[in-house]
Amino acid sequence: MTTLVDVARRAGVSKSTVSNVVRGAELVADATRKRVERAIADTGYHPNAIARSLKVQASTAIAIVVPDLTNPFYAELAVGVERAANALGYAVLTVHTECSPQTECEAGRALIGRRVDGVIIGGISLGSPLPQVLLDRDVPVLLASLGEPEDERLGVIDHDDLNAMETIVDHLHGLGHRRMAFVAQRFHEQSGERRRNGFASALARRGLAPVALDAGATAAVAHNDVHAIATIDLLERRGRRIPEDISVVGYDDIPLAAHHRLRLTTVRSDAVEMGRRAVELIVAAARAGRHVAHREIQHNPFVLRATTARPPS
Amino acid sequence: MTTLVDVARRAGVSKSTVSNVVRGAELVADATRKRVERAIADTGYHPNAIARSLKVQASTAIAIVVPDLTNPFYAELAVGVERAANALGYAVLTVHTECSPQTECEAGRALIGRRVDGVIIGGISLGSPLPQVLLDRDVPVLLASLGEPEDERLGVIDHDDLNAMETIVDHLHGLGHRRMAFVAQRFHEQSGERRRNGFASALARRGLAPVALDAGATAAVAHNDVHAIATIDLLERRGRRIPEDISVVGYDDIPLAAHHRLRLTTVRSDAVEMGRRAVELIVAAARAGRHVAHREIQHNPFVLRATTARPPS
DNA sequence: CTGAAAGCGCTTACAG
DNA sequence: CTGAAAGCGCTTACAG
Repeated sequence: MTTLVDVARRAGVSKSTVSNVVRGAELVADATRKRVERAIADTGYHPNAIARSLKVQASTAIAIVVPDLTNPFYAELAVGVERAANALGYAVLTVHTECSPQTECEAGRALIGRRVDGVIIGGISLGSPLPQVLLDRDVPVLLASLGEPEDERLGVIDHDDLNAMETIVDHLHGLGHRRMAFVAQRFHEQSGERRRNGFASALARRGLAPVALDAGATAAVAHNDVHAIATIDLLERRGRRIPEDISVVGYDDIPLAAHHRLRLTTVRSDAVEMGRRAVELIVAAARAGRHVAHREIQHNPFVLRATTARPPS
Repeated sequence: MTTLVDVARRAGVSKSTVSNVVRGAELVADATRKRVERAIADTGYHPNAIARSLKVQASTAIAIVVPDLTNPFYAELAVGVERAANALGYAVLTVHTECSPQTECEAGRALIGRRVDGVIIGGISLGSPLPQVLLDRDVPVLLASLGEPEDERLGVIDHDDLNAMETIVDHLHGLGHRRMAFVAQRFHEQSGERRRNGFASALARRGLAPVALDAGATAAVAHNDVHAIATIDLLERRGRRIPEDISVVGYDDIPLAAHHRLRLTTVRSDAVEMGRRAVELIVAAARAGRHVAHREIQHNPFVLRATTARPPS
């Protein structure tokens, strides 16, 4: 692989000069620049970003850690991150954790070792030390869609889970539901717990308490759309009709939720925008050599479709 | 950030020795090792992988490039890659191209600059120069699920598109269909064209030719499940019944295809396994300093569900 | 405008 | 068993 000295030799200049033209510094004579450019073209020189990173103490890479790449919400978050990072010249390391504390921990070590300039966390296990570990190493971290940050250094772009749950419960309660269940997937995700709590509070305000899905619930509100869709599948295979026998509501409004065969009542998350904004914030922090230390909330509009109806009388 | 010399100083040894214990070399006296380990713990030392990469001329990172992270097939491919790479200590750079030749080209430069040890391509635009560009720079590349490689240096783990299309057409033809359409998404993906051709050939063998979806087709075979599901949505919104009025078949058997509300007839791809195997092959090549230069085919079993039936009489 | 020099944080023969 | 030295490929003051 050809290096700076190869092209310097070929162009009859010093490495400093080659470096100057490669980086587009202005202080190079035109004739020299031409010679160097020809030498670069002739040799097919491609600067080694690793060497550059070592010297400038910045990797120009960020990481995104998500529990499940196959969940469209996280996939779209990753898409937003990809696009924005690409536009800024940052590479993105993706880490799919399946909410395994061990994988999270290994990822922490790997990301610190590779000196990523920042990490965007889309979801982690309950009580994960990952954010702290990173923060303490001075790597900026931003929580996207995740719950209550205890640490001031954290960046947060959050859902408004509490309002969303209030809206959902209000809708269901207005329809006449009194026995409602919260359903979540196997993972113990931070955001899952917060939604569950928001759901319980909204019920409590109406003098109700959550019931289990199998304990005669007439409505199920799911942690997210993927789980809502799985719940519909489960219920219908058992012969329950939706929404006639039981109402189901999701969270995220993934593209599929609008499908003619599903028509899922849900709440919208703009995952792509969340990813874009996350990159914006984390890169700004990284470049300034500080933490993000900023939080903002995304509103989650209610999307009424066809999986909710009055409870059976 | 503490470095090797910091811990060496603290432990009263040379950097060589610290390096030896960090890398787990055997030739270190127990007492020395203890001192060094304490110094590492005290200082919170984390080796700088960038410096290591520069020295050993290997990044221990691979890339996966996919057209669309929100397509469950690619998401699962990425999951397979993530798991296997993680187990081997490799980081994975994800590139989401949307089949844009420009994005592909930029990605090529970025990946070369970052000296990734190999790249797994899950899908690219028709006629993309990306594989060649990488190969010519001596970075091993493996095509996962992609069409006919012209270059011997390439690794390939492929679908058996031709057989799959033959099976699908056989099924539809047996049901009585004679007017069948192939439907694909906007992207000009390599694999899309191959499936289209396989479909046309299978029809030709029966003396038939493809018709357009809107030209009275009684069956639509889609490039993939995502598109099949979108086609069902489109058709049903127009008031067509599936499968009574028109049959639809997909490709991939994404998890959703089995959903009670969809029950999509399709062909199975094991994307997770494909990703795992891709990493296995590319890492072996990278470590041996050679190209993958190996191809293998995955069989795609037919999955009969409920979106196909006899054509309306 | 150009080049010599130091240094980023490691690894790796090689002496001792 | 341990350490001095060279070097991976860049960038960046600093002289000239």
